[in-house]
Amino acid sequence: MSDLDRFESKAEILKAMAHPVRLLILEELVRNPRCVNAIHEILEVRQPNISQHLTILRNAGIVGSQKDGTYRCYFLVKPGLVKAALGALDTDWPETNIDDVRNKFKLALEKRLQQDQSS
Amino acid sequence: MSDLDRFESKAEILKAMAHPVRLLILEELVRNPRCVNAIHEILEVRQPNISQHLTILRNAGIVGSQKDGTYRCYFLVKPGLVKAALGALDTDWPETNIDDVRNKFKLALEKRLQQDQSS
DNA sequence: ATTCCATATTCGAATTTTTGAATATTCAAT
DNA sequence: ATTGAATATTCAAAAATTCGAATATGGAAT
Repeated sequence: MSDLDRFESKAEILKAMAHPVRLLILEELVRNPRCVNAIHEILEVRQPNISQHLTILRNAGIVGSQKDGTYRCYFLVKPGLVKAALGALDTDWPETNIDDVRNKFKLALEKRLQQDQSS
Repeated sequence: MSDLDRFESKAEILKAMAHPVRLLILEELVRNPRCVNAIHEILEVRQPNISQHLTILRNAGIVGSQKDGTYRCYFLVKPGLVKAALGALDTDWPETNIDDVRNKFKLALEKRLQQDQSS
């Protein structure tokens, strides 16, 4: 079997990003560090809930924070990662043409049959 | 308030990818289209469960499938999207230096205070 | 000291996700 | 028509997520 473990931490990162509120927070943090209040204003979501989402992002290592008086500012730990992910989601990717893969299907199936025989 | 709706579908895509088994499936499909059995062999996960995960990926529009006899081959609908996402997760991104953002924090906070006064 | 403001935590209920077990479907071959 | 192989679906239980409500913390200002 292959190593599922290798994907555990990656899945954690994706899971942490996979929420509309958190995506909006991340999009905001791509532009600038923000304190909770600033996020609160643009988000029509209650403050405790925003803190909860920020905690999820922090636990996943996606954001960090820094205190300044009574404010706490959040920032992206790896801006490149978040930009790449948001960019990928924003891109209008070309779709696979089913006819193009039909041949690959055939090859893949034939290879499987050969392997079955030899084992 | 900003449009959370804009992120609903993006969150759905990320959520569908955010599972170790499904990430492993996707990594496999990046290389080649695969039928369920081939995935099953490399995955130490029961076949019905694999079908369930494939259904989740299909419902999210991430994979498509094509029948060939009793086999069903799965493929990536938008290979670029999956490659970009997996690539982003594999990349060793540089981390933000906290000192570099401190100044931005100050500016962001000051801007907030000005806005508060003017409103 | 007290009050206020920004933020965090806790708790609980509702919802969703995950996965095994059992079963169903579908096609091919005999 | 029956059987067998590949895949899908259904159901239920356990686990995890989500979010509101209430409350707590911590620093600033009075």
